[in-house]
Amino acid sequence: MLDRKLIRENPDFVKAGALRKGIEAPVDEFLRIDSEWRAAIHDLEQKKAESNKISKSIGQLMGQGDQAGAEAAKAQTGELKEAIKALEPRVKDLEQQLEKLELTFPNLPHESTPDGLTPDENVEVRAWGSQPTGDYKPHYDIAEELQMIDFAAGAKISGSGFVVYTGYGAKLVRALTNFMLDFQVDENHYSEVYPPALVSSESLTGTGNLPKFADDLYRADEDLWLVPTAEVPVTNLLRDEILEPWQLPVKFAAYTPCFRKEAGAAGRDTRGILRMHQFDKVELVKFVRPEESYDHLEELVTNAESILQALGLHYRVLLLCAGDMGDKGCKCYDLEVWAPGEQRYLEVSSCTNFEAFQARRTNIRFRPEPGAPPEFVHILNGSGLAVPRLMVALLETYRQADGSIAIPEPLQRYMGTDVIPVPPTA
RNA sequence: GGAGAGAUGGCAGAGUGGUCGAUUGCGACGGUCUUGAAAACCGUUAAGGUGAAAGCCUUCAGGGGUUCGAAUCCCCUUCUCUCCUCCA
Repeated sequence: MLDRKLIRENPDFVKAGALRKGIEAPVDEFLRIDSEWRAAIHDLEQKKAESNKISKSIGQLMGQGDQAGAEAAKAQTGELKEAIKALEPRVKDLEQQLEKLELTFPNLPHESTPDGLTPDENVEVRAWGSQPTGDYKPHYDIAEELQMIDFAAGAKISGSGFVVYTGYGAKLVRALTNFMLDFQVDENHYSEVYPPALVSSESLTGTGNLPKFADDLYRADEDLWLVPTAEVPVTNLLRDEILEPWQLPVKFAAYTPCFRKEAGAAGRDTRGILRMHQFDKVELVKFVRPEESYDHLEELVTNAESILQALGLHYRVLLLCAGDMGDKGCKCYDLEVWAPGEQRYLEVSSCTNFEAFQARRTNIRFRPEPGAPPEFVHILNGSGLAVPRLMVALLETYRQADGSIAIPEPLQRYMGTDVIPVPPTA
């Protein structure tokens, strides 16, 4: 959601910003309804003020024992009441139209976000490590060979897009999750939370997933949906709160399973575990002062990167162009880890500054100074990181000549071993 | 799932039809005092909308109703707590 005043005062700026994302924002329609609404509510409020005044005087007259005067005043209110009753539905209707329209506006890209509409126009800002060379196996072959993933079982139980992790595979999921959570909590000072995996429509509207992107979500019940990311429950954790200045920045790290229909991606990345309907992820969410939010974005990216560095995996950082970053963001970095078996980079994290877009929808504010009127915080989030693709890179990178997997040092205590051995063939 | 109780400002907690947007306490902020701090005392302190401003409007969980007038009365919904039932 954008600031209404911004749309009123700088309609062309808003149009231009949306256009950078390839979206035509309904600015003119908004302005038309908005001015109608303002006229209507002004009218209504004047009538209410008058009516309130008379009601108050009735109370006073009765207090003075002037029954006749009170009755006379009562008679006066009839007409006003009718007028108010007639105006109210119109105001309400306009208000609802306005709110509905408002939710469809995309967030505007930051000035440092590069132009462009396609992934080709994203900008690589840095890379870490180097691409390993040699012969590499794709992860699905490795996982099968080491009996870490049962693809057929996933399909049998739930259909395509689901797998069963087995043995060291299951343990690796758990190890990566725990490692990442501990790391972000201990090294980067995030507070750990474990939120619900089912959320209400209101929560999803707050983060911007609804109403626009309902097709990506699994719906469990009339008003209960499976989370596509921990971002949704964690952002809503502070809904309707006013934070005191010393509380900022608030930093949360959370693990949840994530559920996505991937409706628009049918047929893509079907092999292996690159794109699944259920996967695990650790998410980082920050609530910060507006003037600091872009520094916090850089820090967030660094926090996410630190996991890949600790695991010794080659990756690159992309700054997404306006058209590729989606509706909600102002500026977004993607982390892409190198998967030697795939011979390509895989997105394992998306770190985004939403500025006040989500804060407006969720009504999360702070006081700049004690006693000062509240302002919206800026909200940022980033994966830290997505488990399956990280596992892909790990397996493909650390497969040794004998087929076993060398476990990077920081992960060893979580795995209870420094190597995943090749099981004896039956 | 059944029975009962409740939902009020950052928090605690009064208020059961007429200057109640709301007594009071805590917290926070400002001041007096103090070398400084604490204590004590005095004062300030909800949010949103609209308007150039003065002001006006809305909000006591949410929605509807009664009334000239609702935090207060009635109906519905949601949530919380207690007891019962059930369950990992």
